[in-house]
Amino acid sequence: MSGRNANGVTISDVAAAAGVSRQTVSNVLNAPGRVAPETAERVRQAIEKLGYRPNRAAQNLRERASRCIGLKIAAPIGVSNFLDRFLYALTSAAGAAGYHLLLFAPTAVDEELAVYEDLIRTGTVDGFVLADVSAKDRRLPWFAERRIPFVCFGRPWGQEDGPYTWVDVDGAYGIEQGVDHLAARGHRRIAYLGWPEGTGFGDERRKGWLRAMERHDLPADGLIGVCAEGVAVAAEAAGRLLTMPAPPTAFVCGSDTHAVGARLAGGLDTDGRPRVEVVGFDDSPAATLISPRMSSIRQPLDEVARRVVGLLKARVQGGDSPPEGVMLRPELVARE
Amino acid sequence: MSGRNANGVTISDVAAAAGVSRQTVSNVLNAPGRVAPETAERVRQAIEKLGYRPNRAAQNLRERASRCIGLKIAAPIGVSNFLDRFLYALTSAAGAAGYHLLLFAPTAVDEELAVYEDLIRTGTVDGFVLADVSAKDRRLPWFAERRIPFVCFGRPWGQEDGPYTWVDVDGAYGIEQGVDHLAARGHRRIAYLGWPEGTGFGDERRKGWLRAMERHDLPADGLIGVCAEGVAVAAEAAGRLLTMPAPPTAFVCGSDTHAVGARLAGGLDTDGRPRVEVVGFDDSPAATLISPRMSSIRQPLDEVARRVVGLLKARVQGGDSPPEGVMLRPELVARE
DNA sequence: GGTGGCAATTTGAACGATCAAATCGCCCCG
DNA sequence: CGGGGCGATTTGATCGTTCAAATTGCCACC
Repeated sequence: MSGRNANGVTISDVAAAAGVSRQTVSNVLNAPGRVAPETAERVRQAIEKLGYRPNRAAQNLRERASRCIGLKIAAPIGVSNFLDRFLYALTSAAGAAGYHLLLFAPTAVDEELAVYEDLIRTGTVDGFVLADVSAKDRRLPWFAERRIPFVCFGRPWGQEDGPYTWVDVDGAYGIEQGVDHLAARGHRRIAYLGWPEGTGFGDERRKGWLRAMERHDLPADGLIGVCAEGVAVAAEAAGRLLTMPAPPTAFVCGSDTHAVGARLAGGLDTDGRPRVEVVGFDDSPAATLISPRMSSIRQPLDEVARRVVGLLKARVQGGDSPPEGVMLRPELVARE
Repeated sequence: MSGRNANGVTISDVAAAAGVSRQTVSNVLNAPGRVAPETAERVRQAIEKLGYRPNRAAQNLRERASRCIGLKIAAPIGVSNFLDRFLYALTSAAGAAGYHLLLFAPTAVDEELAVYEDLIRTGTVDGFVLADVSAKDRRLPWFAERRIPFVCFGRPWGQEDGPYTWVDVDGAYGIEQGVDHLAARGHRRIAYLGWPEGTGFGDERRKGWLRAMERHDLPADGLIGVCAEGVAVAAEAAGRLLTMPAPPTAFVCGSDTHAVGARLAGGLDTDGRPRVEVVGFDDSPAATLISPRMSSIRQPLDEVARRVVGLLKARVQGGDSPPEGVMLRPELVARE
């Protein structure tokens, strides 16, 4: 009666082949301690011979879990392939933890919450990773209210010690590392080029610069440039700083895009070497390709992904683990 | 007895609330024609009131389908966020067709096929999209042998009319459009800068250039530059062409990376305008950011994704639709 | 020799949905 | 007035797995 379906072999087929009951086969796979060694061996051979693989839908139904993590992806707007790299790290980390990543793209903005709810209610996913948390993100309280498991990559700014679980990278620390590096190489006029005020991560990185400059007893006045993310505008902003009376000799930047702009604005000296030294942020392949010897601050994406998945798994399985914020340190990749 | 679970409401709860049987509720959702209007209305109200959503695992089990499409993602190496954009298009198209995209990352190279097989055998996915088909891809015959549904984005080079189903973009046509555009703007010495021989898509694009040059009766000798993908090497290769006796006045390029390199090598004239005109390939945001007024050839990613999903759906559901190759036309985005 | 205990294994039920077949109620027609 | 036909609805079985409880077999102990 069994084994008649397309994909094939069921647990009962294996049981019949090994001369045991379904449950014993299940035990061999899920609770090996309960089965006598020689029985287990016989079952394993039957499994091997028939090529049995447990049906996921049946497991999901029985266990009330999909072992899938939901991730919303939005229309790509940025320049870097940051999402690519995070996605890969997350997929790998999820796989190592026995999960899969399930992507979805909400069609209309209003639908967004409905789509999240649907995925949970239908049991399509067990929880979510939010990689695009904004300052007053309405999803966070909404999820918490419904006890929907989720973990943020990126701090919920203003509520770092609040009821949410997140993993993030200490941007201020990274920028300080950049300043230290440039100072060690003899620079005294180190400018900061990044986003205008208002983004959590941007403000933090700028503060890191200021802190490091004070620590090194270096002048900071007039050494701030801000602009939106974009090579052209960044080059323009950097150019303005460079034509001042006492121009900077080096830049630390909020993003690699800003950094490439600064690099272009600085131009080359008579030996064909870049005139200003620059430290970027993200160590993106695109920037490296354009400006191979530029230093940059690298986020530990693999570690981020592992922690995110670990925390989410705990919240999915455990029920109510307490909220937790994990801060990781980026690393300066010095190339000059 | 029912409705005791965490997520909640089952079809039986709805049935009880509406005073009908399970099956009638199921019919309201899946075969509305079979249900009397007033009954259907009553059931719909119960669904609404209880917030019922059918359990996906139960559906999957019964219907022997997961409504998930598997996609392998590899460690990102390239510079462009092409994958980002394709991923988004694919996720949207899948969603519109009632599917979800499920990502996975094989750990070891040897494991790759095993991972594919596992996902199918466990019923985790219904089929695959292959976005990285190489010339003698061993996965294709392997999948075909096992009747595993899949569709390629990118031609299986050398077997375009073979037993495989694919969707691709006509790169040669795109490059020809680029040459036409440059010729119409008065250029006569139009160089090609792209990958060295050996990649299917690269060779095709170069052939497109040659064909167009012949069509326009323009000289092609000595106007080919090849190099790996990378801004620096591309700039170098373009520079070599530009220092020849009769240098090109314009470039069509195999990729945006090559194009940015050519643009840099060309430099600016005394008015601050680019000295050579360049047409890139992919219309990537990164390139636009670096070189805002550069033209490029845009692949119709949304259309590609829709077709891929449509073909895969047919092959998953229909069983044995005949193999089919779909060729789409890219479009020149002229900016200069 | 009966019994308690324990390890190994089996049986029955459940997860939540859908398909196929059976049933119900109703009207029409001979 | 009985039966055929038909639309609407219900019942029973099933998908493949795992949990909980029941059963079996075996040994030791009193």
